[in-house]
Amino acid sequence: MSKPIHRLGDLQLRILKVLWAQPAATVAQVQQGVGSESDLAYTTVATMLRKMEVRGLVSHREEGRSFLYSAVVGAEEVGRGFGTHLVERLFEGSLTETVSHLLTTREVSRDELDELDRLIQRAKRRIR
Amino acid sequence: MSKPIHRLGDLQLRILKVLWAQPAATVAQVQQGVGSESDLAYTTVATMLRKMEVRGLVSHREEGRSFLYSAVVGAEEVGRGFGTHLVERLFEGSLTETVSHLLTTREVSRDELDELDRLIQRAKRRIR
DNA sequence: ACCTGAACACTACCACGGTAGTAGTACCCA
DNA sequence: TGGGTACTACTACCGTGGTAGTGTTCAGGT
Repeated sequence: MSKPIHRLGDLQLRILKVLWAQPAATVAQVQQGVGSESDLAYTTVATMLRKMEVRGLVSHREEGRSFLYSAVVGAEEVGRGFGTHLVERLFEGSLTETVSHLLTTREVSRDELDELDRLIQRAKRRIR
Repeated sequence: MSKPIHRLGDLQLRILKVLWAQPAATVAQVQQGVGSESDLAYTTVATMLRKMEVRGLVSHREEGRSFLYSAVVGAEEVGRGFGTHLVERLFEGSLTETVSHLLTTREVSRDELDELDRLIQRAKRRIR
């Protein structure tokens, strides 16, 4: 169990999401996947990937002249890091307070509420 | 409505929490409140407070020879920033996915589930 | 009147996220 | 074989969080 991943940059998160969606991707592919909203230079993405590899977030393997990058950390770990950080730091570990906060500061549709309801019931059943 | 507060440092968060707990606090008091886990130099806290004031997170007023710092941003705003960031970036805006994640990666007690249940029901009633 | 201690001010330094330019390299195509 | 092209490597720069030392000021006690 490595130390929790807390504090990931925005770009890093976006990159990881691209890599989670496919087993491996070239720099160009990552750039594509990431650059929908903001166009980034090819070298920017490449540099970020290299930095992330040093940090152990991704890894690469050579494929011809290109590098194929893959995510090393899973969405689980990153999510856990982020989520725990949110819950712990901001709401003193109170899950309900956190969710309450999420509920009240966002637009919530009835469908989402129904889905949440189902979620809770399922969790309840699982616990006993 | 100022721009959302996204990305606050750990220390900054801890400082804010101290300031939210009381209307105003001197540097020494903040240092006390913050330093339970890790002892920080007085000057470190003071510097951080000054930086945070520049950024508009806190403000100070003079009281004798001491500064009394107060939080400018509320827990609401910070929470919104953080929460939105979590939901948007990591879970593509899916609230249910986020909550699901929080549920599955943490120990959840029966009481918490009941409380969450109540929360959802209340929100449902509010919406229709 | 002097010394001490508390308080802020200024400065410095490191790490890292983010961004990108430039340089080197190797492949492929005409 | 020469030239464009695609790719990585290296370097640089800025902002900011985090940490703290040094400098300065000023009030209070003796």
